[in-house]
Order: sequence, then C-alpha cells, then structure tokens
Amino acid sequence: MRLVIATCSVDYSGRLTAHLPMAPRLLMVKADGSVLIHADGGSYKPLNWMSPPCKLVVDDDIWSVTNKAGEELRITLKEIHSDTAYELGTDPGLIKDGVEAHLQELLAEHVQTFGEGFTLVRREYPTAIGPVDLLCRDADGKHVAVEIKRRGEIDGVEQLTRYVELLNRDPLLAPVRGIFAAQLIKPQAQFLATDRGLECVTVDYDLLRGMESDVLRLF
Amino acid sequence: MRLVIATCSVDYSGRLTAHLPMAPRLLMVKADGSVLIHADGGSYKPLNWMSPPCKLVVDDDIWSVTNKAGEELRITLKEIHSDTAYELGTDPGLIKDGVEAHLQELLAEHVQTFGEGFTLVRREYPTAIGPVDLLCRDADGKHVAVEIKRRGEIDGVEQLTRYVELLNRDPLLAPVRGIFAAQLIKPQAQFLATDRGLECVTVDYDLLRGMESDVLRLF
DNA sequence: TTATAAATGTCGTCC
DNA sequence: GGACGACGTTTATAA
Repeated sequence: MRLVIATCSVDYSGRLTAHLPMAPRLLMVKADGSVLIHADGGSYKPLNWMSPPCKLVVDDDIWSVTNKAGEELRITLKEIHSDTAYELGTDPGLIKDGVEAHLQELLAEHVQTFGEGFTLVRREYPTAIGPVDLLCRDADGKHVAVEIKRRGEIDGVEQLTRYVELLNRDPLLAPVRGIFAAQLIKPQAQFLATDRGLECVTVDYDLLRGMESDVLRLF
Repeated sequence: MRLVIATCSVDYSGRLTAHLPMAPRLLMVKADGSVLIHADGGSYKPLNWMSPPCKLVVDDDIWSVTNKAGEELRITLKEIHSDTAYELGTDPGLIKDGVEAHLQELLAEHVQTFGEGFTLVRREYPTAIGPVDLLCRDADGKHVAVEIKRRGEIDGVEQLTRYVELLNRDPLLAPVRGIFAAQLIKPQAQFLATDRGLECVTVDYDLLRGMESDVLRLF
C-alpha cells in the first residue's frame, strides 16, 4: 500500500463526470492498483476513487487510472508532501454476526407472533421465483406466506405479492394470505401492502430475543 | 489526519458484532475523530470503521471509538510500524455532473422529447406511494406519467407500473399512459415495460444538454 | 428532525 | 459474467 499526501486536483469521467479542485489530500494506492482519494473528514467514502480491476499509469505529475469499462480517474499533482509505501499482505478478513438470518430464525420458532394458533409449515419454502421466508398455517389451517425484512420497504411488498400470487395458483395451498413482517415498516410500504390485501406485522427483535433467552433459562 | 500502519485486531459492536483477527493494516484517524481501518485490497469500503460524530479514547495499546448510539469500535494494537499526521484543512468538495436530478430538470424543460405537443403538468407529482417524476399531457390532452432513470432497469419499470395503476384510479386523470425514460434501458426492462403497455424512451443526455446550451446562447 | 429516494452505491450468492 | 437482494448500506434532499 502506497500513501501519498499531495496537493492535487482530480477529474473522474465514467458513469458520471466529477471534478475536485486543487487541495491537499491523501492518495491511497492499494496493491491491486485501486486508488482512493480521501479528505480529512466526511465519512468512510472517499471523495473520489477507482475500484479494481484497474491500471495506474504515472506520467510525470499526472496519474491516470483506467478500467476496462473506459472510466478514467485523472489526478494532477501540484506538490507531494509525503510518499510512503508498506507491505501489508492479504487480510484474513472480517467475521460477521448477522442480523436478518437471526430474525428469521427467531420468528420461525415463534410463529405465534403472527397470531394465536399459528404453526410453521417450513422455512425457506421453495417456489419457482425463489424461497418464501416462512410458510405457516393459521388457527383455521389456512396457509399464510410470511416475508421477513429488517426494514420494510416497497421492494419487500412487491416480493411478497409475487409469492402470494404464485402460491395461490397451487390448489393444494390456496387460499394463501400474506404477512409482511419487519422491525420497521415504512408508511409507503404499509400503504401498498394494505392496498394489495397483505397484512403488516411490526416485529420487536429485542423482545423475541428475550423470549429466546427465557426458553434457554429453563434449562 | 493521522495515519498509522499497525498490526492490530478489531472488534465492532453495534448494529452487528464483527471481528478482525490480528494482522497488519492501515488505521486512518480523521480530524472529526472518525476512524477507518483499511486493508491492502478490496474496494473503497474499509474493513471496519466508525463514522462521525464519535470519540476516540486511547488507553495504552487499546483504542476505543464510541458514538452516541452506543456503538463501539475497539482496536487492539500489537505493533505500530508507522505513525504520522498531516494537516489537510477542509476540502473544497466534489463537483458532480450527470446525475438523475439534472436529467429530470432537463427533460422537464424539454417534454417534447416524448412527443410533439407534450406539455408539463408538474414535476414530482405527489401520490400516496411517492412522487411521479413528471406528469405531462400529450397532444390530445391525455395524461402521461414519466419515470426517469439514469439506467433503466426492472425496478424502475415496477415503480412506473405502480404509479400508472394508481393514477388511473383517479377519474380526473384517467386514462394515464406511462413512459419509461432513461439514458440506457436494459433489454429485460424494455421487455417488461412493453409487456405492461408502457413506452420506452432512450434519452441522449449530451444532446439535451446541448439544447440547453443553445437556449442560453440566445441571451 | 424525520422520511424518502439515489448511489460512480458495494458486496455476497446463486446460477 | 449477469441477476438479485442485503447492507453497520451511506448520502443527499425535501417535508
């Protein structure tokens, strides 16, 4: 990794065109040739960048970074304040502990969240257009398809609509109702879901987790 | 901006929990206190980070970065290979061109792009499921909803479908047709749009911008 | 402050 | 390589 502190201007031409006036910044050149231009503030997103795979060509005080798609990042250097390089090696990588998968797991074990007498048919119930998060039966034995999101937005309602429509074509399952479950459901999604005849359930993740703890505490 | 090359392990605890095993990495500490941890590869996204506003507390070989929401980024340092700091000042910022807002602006002023005799009713026409980019009337005075994208993909067609369906329920507006306008329309989006009875218009951004220049040149 | 849509989104996964 | 969905999405903008 090469780190250059330099006063520079930058022009990007690709999916859009963008320009950075002359100012002091950090240029980070990674081992794969990618380049990031950071200011001393903002967030983790660089002011400008070129993602790998790409190629850096240095011609005097002009750096030109290009990729296969014909995008170009052109850096014009006025003054270099520092220029250092380090060998870091490949990173072992990040270990994550997920959230959404866990939410589905918890709800699968507590389908009564959706109503008295609910039972689980199966998780990830397969269909031609992808798996339904949960397929349940209500107290009357009727099928219910459940789509689970952390945040309920319009896309999720569309997804559930497609599932319910498809499942209702199966005479062994029909009639199938749909429940849209999320930690937070946005007003527009709520409107669309209601308009489509789908029910909305707001899920309390911490409460569910608490129920899980209670179950564990019994042993 | 402080740049530290160090062998470290990292633990994040907040919206999820994540862990980075001990390895050499770049730690970037910005003037606002935010911290980025970069490996020598990947893209512009750091392996881990804390966004401002946040506070960094250094206790010997443990760095703890916390924010108001109670999230914590804990960095355990084993060995520091380099530690430097620079004063960059505030950045003048990025100037962008070619974004969707500008495209909408240009099309709003040149609705005849969609057909002879087109007039604009209004931009961002409000509905219960969100604003329609452009609502126009054609030469016959019939309403036309226009959805504008930089790149026309399936989700944009879905969006327009919803708008047209909703607008057609309003007897004051019906019948409403839909036009899907984009700089580039993907074949799948084109197919779906046609299947839904929506028209597709490919927009030449540079041409539109040229027309704008022509108008300006008259003054 | 809150909510909503765009993003040079990025990133994984599946096909 | 393309399509699809999640993301500690982040970011900008309007209400």
